[in-house]
Amino acid sequence: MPTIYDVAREAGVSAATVSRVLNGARTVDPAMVARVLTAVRELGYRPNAVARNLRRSRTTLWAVIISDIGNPFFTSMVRGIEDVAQQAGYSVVLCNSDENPAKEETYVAAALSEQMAGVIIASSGSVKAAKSLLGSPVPVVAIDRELPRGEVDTVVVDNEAGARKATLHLAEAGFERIACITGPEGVSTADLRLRGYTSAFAGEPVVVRTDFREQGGHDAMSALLASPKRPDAVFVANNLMTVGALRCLAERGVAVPGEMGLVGFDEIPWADLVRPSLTTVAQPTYELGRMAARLLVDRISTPAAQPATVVLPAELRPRQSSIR
Amino acid sequence: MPTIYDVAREAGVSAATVSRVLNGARTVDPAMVARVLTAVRELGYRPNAVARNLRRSRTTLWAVIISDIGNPFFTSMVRGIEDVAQQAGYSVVLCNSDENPAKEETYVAAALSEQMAGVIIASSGSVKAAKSLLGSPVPVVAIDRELPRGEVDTVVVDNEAGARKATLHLAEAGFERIACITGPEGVSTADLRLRGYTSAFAGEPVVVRTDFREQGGHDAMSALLASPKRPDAVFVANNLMTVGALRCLAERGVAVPGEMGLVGFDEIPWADLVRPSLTTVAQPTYELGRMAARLLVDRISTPAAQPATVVLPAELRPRQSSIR
DNA sequence: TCCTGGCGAGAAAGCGATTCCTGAAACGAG
DNA sequence: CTCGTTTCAGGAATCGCTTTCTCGCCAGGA
Repeated sequence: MPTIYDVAREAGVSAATVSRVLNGARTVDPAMVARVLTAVRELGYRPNAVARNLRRSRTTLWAVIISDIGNPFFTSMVRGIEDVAQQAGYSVVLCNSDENPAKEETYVAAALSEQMAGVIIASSGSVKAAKSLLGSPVPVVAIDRELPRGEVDTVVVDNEAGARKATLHLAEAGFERIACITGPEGVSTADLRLRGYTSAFAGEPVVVRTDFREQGGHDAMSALLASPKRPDAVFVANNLMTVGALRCLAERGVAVPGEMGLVGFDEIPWADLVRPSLTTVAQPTYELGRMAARLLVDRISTPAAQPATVVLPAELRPRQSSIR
Repeated sequence: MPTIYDVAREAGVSAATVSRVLNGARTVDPAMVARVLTAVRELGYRPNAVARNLRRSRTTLWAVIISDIGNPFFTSMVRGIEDVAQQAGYSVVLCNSDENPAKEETYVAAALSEQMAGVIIASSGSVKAAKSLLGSPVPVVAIDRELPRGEVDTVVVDNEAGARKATLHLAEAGFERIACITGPEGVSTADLRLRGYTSAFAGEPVVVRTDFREQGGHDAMSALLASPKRPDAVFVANNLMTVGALRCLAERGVAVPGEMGLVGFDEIPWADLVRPSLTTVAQPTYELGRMAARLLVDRISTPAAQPATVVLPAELRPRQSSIR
């Protein structure tokens, strides 16, 4: 690979001048600019970003650490982030922690070592990862899930209110024994959605905790069906678990909503295509991403500002699965 | 941020020794190792990967450039890649080109500038991006889609055979006017699946080209419904377009498969949950990713080897949408 | 004619790590 | 006791770039 010195030699100028040309300094003779640019083209020169980053001690890469790349919720969010980042001159690299705290820690370490310009993270709950981030000078924004013990910019939806709406909706539809399937303790979305459910449900709460994945939802529903407190409706705290629950019901031939009402948190791209169509609590995912990216841009330019928390509304989308 | 020299001073040794300790050289006095490690801990020292990469002129990051992060097909693939990468000591950063050649070029440029250890790419068809990659010394593996004019390691499924199976399946089910909705020209999967369809279909081919996205599938189906050559079945060349087509049919109240048979390429996570359930051509996505990652590992260790092409089988999963 | 100021280009100093080379100390053999 | 060899730590060069500093040159004013 040619270096800046090769270009300089080829163009008959100094490396400093090449650098100035490539970085758009306006104090360079147009004739020289032309010579440098031809040399660059002829040699196929490509600046070494690693060297540049070292010298400048900053980069133009953001790390976005999400907890499940297979979840459409996150992917839509990422689009929002990308669009803002691109406009602000940053590139986004995605890291998939797969709901695995150890993986999350690895990626956080990599992001810090690589001197990333900023990090946007949907925490899978690792306290260690959170500590590393907070103890570093790298700007951080928490998205979707609060960072454990983190005083950082945060963008979330109103999980508790959303869960309450879902639960009340089921109750109003006439369901009486409403259960809740939620995610791991320590993950803020799981805890807050559970709280929304318990605060809204007048009866005796029935709660199953599992991971936020499809298999978890399947197993949880299976347990509920076998339970002596078998519910007649379930509020499920995320989309993948809802799919799992739905699949379980389909396998057992349990009629939805006849024998079992269902409301899921998080929109599902095809919620309206399944029969019965799925009632969900939809979040403004793209907007979530945009907002997080904007907060990060601000944080980078003014690192000392007071951390902000933005709460976006979640909206109930009633469909067939919750109508008695 | 403390540097290696701060650690050296704190521990009363030289920077060289600190480096040796941190890189596991065994020619260091255990007492010094201990001193260094305490100093590292006390200062909260974290090696600067940018400096290390510059000095070593290599990194431990792979760039995986996929063309649509919202497509479950790709996300499952990425998992396969990640699992192999992690074992081989690499971290994966994901870049989403969003089927946009310009974005793809940006990411390729970034990957090359950042001296990434390797690139796995599902090309969105940008010839320029392909050229950049091929003209660089960075190891490349093409996944899912062939790289335009690229002599590189490639992992694909047998698109043509898969498309042929799908088309024959529709014909055998008794459909007579079978159309095909496929993706952009120049994207190998679109072209090969189309070829499979035309080679298998005995009647007069009806083809609509669009992008590989949901809206595209919706519009294409809409056009087919209005066409004088309105088909009685459609083979759709990817999953998102299939969803779009399905949604279009649902909106218009066209019965599937009664008035319109449907087979989609690529599995869809909930293909069995919709009514009617969707017949698809399933690909071993996770295995695709694993294989690509293995090829990349090999390529990195032996850059001069002859490029290999691995073709994995695609399998028809007959469900309700194609049964007359 | 001399001095000052402005402009533009080059020389050189780093950024923070790794790693080659050198040399001191320790050890063993003759 | 001397000399050669091995072991291990430090000095310093280096990766490729940016950016400060310096300097030569020319124009303009005294």
